Amino acid sequence: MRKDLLSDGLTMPSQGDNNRKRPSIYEVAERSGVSISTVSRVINNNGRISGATRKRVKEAIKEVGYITNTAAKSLRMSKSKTVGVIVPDISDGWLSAVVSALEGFLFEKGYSTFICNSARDESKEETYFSTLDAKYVDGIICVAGLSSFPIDVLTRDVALVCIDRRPEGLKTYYSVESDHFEGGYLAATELADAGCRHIAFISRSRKLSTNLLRYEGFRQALLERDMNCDNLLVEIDDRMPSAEASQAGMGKLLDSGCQVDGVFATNDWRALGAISALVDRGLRVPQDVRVVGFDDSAIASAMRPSLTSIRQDIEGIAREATDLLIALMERAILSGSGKRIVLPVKLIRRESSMSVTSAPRANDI
Amino acid sequence: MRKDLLSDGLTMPSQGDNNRKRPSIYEVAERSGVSISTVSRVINNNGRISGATRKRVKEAIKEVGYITNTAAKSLRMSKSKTVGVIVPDISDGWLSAVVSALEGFLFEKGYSTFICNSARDESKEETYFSTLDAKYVDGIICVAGLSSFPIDVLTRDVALVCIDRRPEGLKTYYSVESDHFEGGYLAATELADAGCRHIAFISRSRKLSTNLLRYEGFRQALLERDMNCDNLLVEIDDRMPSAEASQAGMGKLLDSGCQVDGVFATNDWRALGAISALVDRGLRVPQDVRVVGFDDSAIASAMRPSLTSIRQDIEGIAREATDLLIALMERAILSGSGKRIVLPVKLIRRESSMSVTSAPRANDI
DNA sequence: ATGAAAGCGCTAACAC
DNA sequence: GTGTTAGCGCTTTCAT
Repeated sequence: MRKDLLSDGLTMPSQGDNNRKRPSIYEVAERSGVSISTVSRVINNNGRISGATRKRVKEAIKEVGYITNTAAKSLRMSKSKTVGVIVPDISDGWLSAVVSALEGFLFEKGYSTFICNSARDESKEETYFSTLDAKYVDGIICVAGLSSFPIDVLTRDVALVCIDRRPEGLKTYYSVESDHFEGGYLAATELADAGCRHIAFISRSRKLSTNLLRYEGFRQALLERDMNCDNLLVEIDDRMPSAEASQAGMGKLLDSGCQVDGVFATNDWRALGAISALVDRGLRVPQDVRVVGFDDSAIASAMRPSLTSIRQDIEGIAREATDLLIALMERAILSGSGKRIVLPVKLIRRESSMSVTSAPRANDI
Repeated sequence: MRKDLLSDGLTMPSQGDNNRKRPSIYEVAERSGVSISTVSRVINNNGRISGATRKRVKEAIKEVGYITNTAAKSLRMSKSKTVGVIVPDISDGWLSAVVSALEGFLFEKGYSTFICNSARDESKEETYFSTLDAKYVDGIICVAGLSSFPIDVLTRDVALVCIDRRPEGLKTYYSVESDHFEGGYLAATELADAGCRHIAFISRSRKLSTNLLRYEGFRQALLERDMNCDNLLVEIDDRMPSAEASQAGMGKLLDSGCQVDGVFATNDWRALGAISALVDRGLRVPQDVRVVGFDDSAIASAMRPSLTSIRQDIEGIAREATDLLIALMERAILSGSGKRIVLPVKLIRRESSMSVTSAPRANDI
């Protein structure tokens, strides 16, 4: 039995300082003259309760300002209505858009989202996995990141869904990703069809599954046209901001004397950086060099020349991932089978890849 | 007494399915032959414990794969080593940079961060305040957002720090912000000194304290030069992406026949949008119109022409805010006094505001 | 339809 | 230096 029930049944706003204890179901129970189990039933809407008591309890809840203590609830239930999202860089435009969409959908479903920024640091990622585990999250979504996977730190079997990541070492897993191969293929086709013959490929590490797939699609399209541009691969420094690193990498390639008339960059920022390098050397886009980016982020339509880009269906990805995760968490599907969902991509054509004649406002020459 | 202690002292990896219960301090205690309080003491490093037991307990922890249950700990301690960060739009470049920095600093200090995306929705923000409260977070950082403040939903007095937000209705509060007035002043000065006489001001709602302050600084600089540009204020639609909305707003202003030779936009994306509108109408930057943005985000240096911008000290802001919050949470300072920290800003000069003669690569005319 | 009581995993006061 | 025990707020049998 609790010894600390308030004698007068009031919350007693403790004049002076305001470290009043928050009201629990005990206060609600006392105030409405029922037992705590009844209060619990009212709150969670289960069991049969007479309309009268339900009403009284609800009033009492309002009056004392009751709010459920999720720590106690999680402890009792071994679950928390919370999911963790692990992401390598929360300040990256594309990633934060995905995270934002995920959070929105999960919120709709009544889940809170723990967003964890691994800062591309494996040990930090591992710490976060462990923290999420300790916090009893019901599920985890991993967005992008390395293929190595610290699955062994998990002590329970939590629901797990990956986006743009293929965890190695797991026999089965659930994942959602865009059709990166097709994206690379579309980009190369666009450039080749516009007449480009010397197409540079700019990416961060091709060890990431997404970049590798884009590269393979790109290469496939070129092979079909008997082209080979393997001497124009630029792998940029990942410790610099995308645009800056890309500008440096592209600059180096150009200064080394390579002939380039097309560029496919694996994101829009890298495309922008490449364009800066081109412009700084007196080359014009799209007249001298055509460029295609990836993601169709806000910058693609905002910049001048506007940027042709491969659009990924962010909303779709987030929707599929949350649906999958929720099904997993609610045991609607078995967690052993594994599944990979691949979403289509789409080329959005803009100025940067247009043929000269159709480019508007071209008042040069 | 617990009845469910494992009889053999092993975690028994339950062949077949893996819904083994996670080990608690009871399992650790049994395995190392001590009591649970000793285990607790070892874990939390308090009380005097012999080296031998400490060692044995630590081994047992490893062996059974113990991980502390934070729900139980929070319940017991009424705190969670967790803070909430509420932000209007996690996919906004500047905001996500701030959030990223906050998260990094808090992680260093051993705090987990709950990132809450209010999506500029007041009721969602309120829900999040309540959720954070229920989750026993030790502190909350609010980044940007409206001046109205749902403080009444909080049932405990949690530590609270605002960034770029001035909550009305609170007698005292702690806040950190850039010197927005100075930022506006610097921008206007830069443009006016370069010879601009008709300077447009582009912002989202001037109801936000940050925008209002920037505007006032801007206006002050103009007044000192006997200039008045109140006919060139553009307040853009906040339901569209920044760049797009700004492009539309700027386009409308230009098409209405107003003469414009300078633009101050309250962020870099809006500056970019404005430039697009200018370029699309055959105006050149900086030759015909000079432009200054705000934030010095990645895009400012990456775009062409590169963008002059007012740099805010993101790291500094995040550092001050976390220091303040931690002091508040650990009662190192009283939560009644209130404090506002203002950090300096800095103008970063680039091509978009340079005088024509000094602009490189100007091969027009 | 409602109440009593056990127990989730943990910390801390109190014993020895 | 270590063990015993109460209780944080909640859900959930098991009674009635």
